Amino acid sequence: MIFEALRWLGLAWDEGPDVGGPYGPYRQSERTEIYREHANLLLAGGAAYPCFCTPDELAAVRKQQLAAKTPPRYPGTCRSLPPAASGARIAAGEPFVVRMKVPVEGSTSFRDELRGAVSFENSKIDDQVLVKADGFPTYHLANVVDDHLMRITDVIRAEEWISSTPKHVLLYRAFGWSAPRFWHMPLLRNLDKSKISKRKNPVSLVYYRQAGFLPQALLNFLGLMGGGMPAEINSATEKFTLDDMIRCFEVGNIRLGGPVFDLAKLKWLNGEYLRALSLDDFYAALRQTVLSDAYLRDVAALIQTRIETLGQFGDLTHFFFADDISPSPAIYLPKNRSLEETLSFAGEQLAVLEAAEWTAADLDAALKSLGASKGWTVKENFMLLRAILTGSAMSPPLLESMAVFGKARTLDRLRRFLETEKKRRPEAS
RNA sequence: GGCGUCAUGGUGUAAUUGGUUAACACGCCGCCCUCUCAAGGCGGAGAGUUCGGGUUCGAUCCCCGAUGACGCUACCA
Repeated sequence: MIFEALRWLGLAWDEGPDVGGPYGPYRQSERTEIYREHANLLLAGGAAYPCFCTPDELAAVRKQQLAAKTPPRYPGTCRSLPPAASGARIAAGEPFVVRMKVPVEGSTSFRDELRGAVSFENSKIDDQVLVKADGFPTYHLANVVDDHLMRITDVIRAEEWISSTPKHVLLYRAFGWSAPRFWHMPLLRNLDKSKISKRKNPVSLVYYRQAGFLPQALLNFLGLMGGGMPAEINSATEKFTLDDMIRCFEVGNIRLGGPVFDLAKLKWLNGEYLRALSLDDFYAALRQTVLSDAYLRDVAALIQTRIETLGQFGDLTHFFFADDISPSPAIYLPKNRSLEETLSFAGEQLAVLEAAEWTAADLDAALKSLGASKGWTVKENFMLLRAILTGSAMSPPLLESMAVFGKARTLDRLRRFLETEKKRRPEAS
């Protein structure tokens, strides 16, 4: 799915699980043996140690530390277990994780290519788990091993990784490898400046494609947000293509402040691209997305049994083609339910749907079990969701409609509904 | 709480690596066009650059401190 989304944007890559390459396998699950060997190397060299503490024990310790207002840290219980003792426990089949043995003294520093030297005191770095009890590596081990073996020269990732980088540097050192260059990019933000999240913004590329954004518009917008384009393009015309980005991108032009993801501006930009299309191209774009044969056929299948004239098609299906529904309480509020409990229940529907497998059967099971546990009848439950999603009490079968409409857009519609109602009644949130 | 990063209108960015009435775009408001709504054209409100100290003839820009925001603080990534 992620590959498909990136391809849609017009982005390609030289190596990967799908295209192959000289440094495979590229799938983490196919590299467990490699990670295990490297973990053993660390264990043998004394840079890591087996830890037998159970998750429960650790949770208890953490709770205490938090209560005492001390930083939550691994207490070091297994750090200096004699090799013979831990060897015996492993032999006895006791489950264990592998932790890295971070030096107690000194500090670890690295150069972030965008900000310069960054330094952390070793005493502030926790003994990170490298291999989980199930034998799978954590990101920390996997990324270092993979990047070295795959000859990665530059690690470009989000700012949230800065705090973990010293651990990675320490790992490179323990292996005797030289570390790559690190570039930490600023984080995209929600309107409230927090790290961008799906609760507050549609973040999946699939959503943007289904909602009818053009890939070149989205790419342009992301380029604007990410920075790196020269000022005369970035802030003067503000419009550029992938080719322009390849040609003009300059790391020196990257701004370090975390930009707010401004959906309104994306929409404007997308409109600009849409209007610039020839009518033929515009029509083609419609037919490829919101009016594709496949989509239209799926929608048609849902209303065939309840239609009398073809002219009613639009009346019966408008919600499949609308961007915003936002029904009023008069439509969505069940009899004998308060606004507050209804909105709260809708919020739980959202949570359940987020986790659901997107098939009618799974949706059915998930929604019904939620309704049962909260004392909502199936009718109330489904009618509420129907109102939110279709803006009406009458619609084609709910679950099938949701399946056709798609997960990304359904969730977005629900989130926007909650957002709108919350704003309307701030005290009910 | 600890550690780290960042800081120009509501949002995204500019401002010849110290000298501008602090610019542009989105958004917002108004006017024009027009059967409506958009688009388009024109205009407007909105920041004195988070705050306080320096350095300097002069700081958005350099230095120090404070504050704020964000991130990390998992057998997540």
